[in-house]
Amino acid sequence: MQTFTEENYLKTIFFLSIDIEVWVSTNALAESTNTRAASVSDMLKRLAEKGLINYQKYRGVRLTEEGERLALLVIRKHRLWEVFLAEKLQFGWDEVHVIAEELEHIRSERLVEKLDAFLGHPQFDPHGDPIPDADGQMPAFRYRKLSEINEGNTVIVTGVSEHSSAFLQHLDKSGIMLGCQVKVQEINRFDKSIHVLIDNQQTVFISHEVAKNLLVK
Amino acid sequence: MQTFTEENYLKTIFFLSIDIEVWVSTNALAESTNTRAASVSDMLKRLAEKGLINYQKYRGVRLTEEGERLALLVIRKHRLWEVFLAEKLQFGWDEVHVIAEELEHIRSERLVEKLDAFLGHPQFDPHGDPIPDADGQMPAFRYRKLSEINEGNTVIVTGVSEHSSAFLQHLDKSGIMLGCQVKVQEINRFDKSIHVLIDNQQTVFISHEVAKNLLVK
DNA sequence: TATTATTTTTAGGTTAGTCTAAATTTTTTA
DNA sequence: TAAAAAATTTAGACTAACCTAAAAATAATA
Ligand SMILES: [Mn+2]
Ligand SMILES: [Mn+2]
Ligand SMILES: [Mn+2]
Ligand SMILES: [Mn+2]
Repeated sequence: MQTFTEENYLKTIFFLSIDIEVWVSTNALAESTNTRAASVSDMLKRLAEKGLINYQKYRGVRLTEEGERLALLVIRKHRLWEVFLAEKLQFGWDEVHVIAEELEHIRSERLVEKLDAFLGHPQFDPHGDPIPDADGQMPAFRYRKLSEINEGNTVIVTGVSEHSSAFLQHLDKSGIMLGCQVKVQEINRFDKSIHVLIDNQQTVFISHEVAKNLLVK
Repeated sequence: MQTFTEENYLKTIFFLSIDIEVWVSTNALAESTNTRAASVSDMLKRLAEKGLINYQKYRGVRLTEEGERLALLVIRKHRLWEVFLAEKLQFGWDEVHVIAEELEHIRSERLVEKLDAFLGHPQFDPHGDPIPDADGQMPAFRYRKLSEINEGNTVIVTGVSEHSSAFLQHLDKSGIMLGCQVKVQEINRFDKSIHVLIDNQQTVFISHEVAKNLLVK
């Protein structure tokens, strides 16, 4: 049985080891969990003790099978609750993450499965992220970033890699949402900002910074 | 901002001061929260410090206005989540309490209000308990216990004063649920057990212990 | 009312999770 | 490859929430 804090560490380690394929460093964890490196070292000892991570001093850390299973379960709960909040309670996609950060720790296997069924076994959360199944299986999609698309090409927005409400609200204002069609009309050679045509309707200006966080197919 | 534990203490004090109109004792709290009296003394100092209770050493404790407001908000959340679990996710009324004990601590005003709207502003939870409104107002119903009903009378089951799954499953087996009609056919003079006719269909035997925990009108 | 019993509080200790400051190890660079 | 820089761990402290054992206050009883 893990504490909320332990679950959050596992989740953070999981996401960090996707980005950087190697061992996760103490400093990276400190950064992501908003704590100090000393506190992380402390916690890593505890998680290793429980068999949830492989921890080598001064080297870094990786999840064990059990640790990864638990991380994926928390991610499953997080994303299912986000779907519930967005679809059933009409929350905006910019609001759901903060609340799901709390709901993801509710402990009840039956609750997760019943929630999943109630929502119609959704495959993706409101940000386009895939929802792991009850066994922790999750499709490893290869997304491309909008910033990698060449002039003249048309793609579909399938997700975002940044979940802050500031970013999502900015997308709302620009009229960009999941599933919309985006045609790259012109790329500025100087700052890599782009003009895109959305759903064949309005043309919008998008900075490189934003384009990097838009996932498309 | 209160911790989960503090919220649980407030809720417990609230319920104990309904039962016994006077000051709530340290021992009563220790009993209800499954802790030792020494730990309760500790916590009471902290809650008093925060202005959530009036605490007089060796006397006992009462909620302040703010403390009562917070207690009622937690109770509101608890009961709304119980309705969600029972009505939307098809949990049995014997299963919802344990899960709601966790969900009641999720902090988001907007979530409570949206959940309330999604459920259609329910007035009662699956056990027949009234749900406080957003301002903490809650109808103070006077229920009678089935054990106080005289032979020959017919009443409607409106609630239960015991929420253990053992008790609720026992009621399920006896075919007793909220809203059903119960006629007291015969009261045993020796052990006060009774024979009741349910919805004019089957006759069931009910012990005094069970009858005391059935609320009727 | 004096003594005993009960209730409650205080004293001192533990664990999880955090912190700062100092020590140690690893990495980088000259 | 030796010195400097960066990353990491250890040492020592703090808070919330609990514990046991002992002391103090209140209540009950002879
Ligand atoms: Mn999220
Ligand atoms: Mn998401
Ligand atoms: Mn309940
Ligand atoms: Mn209830």
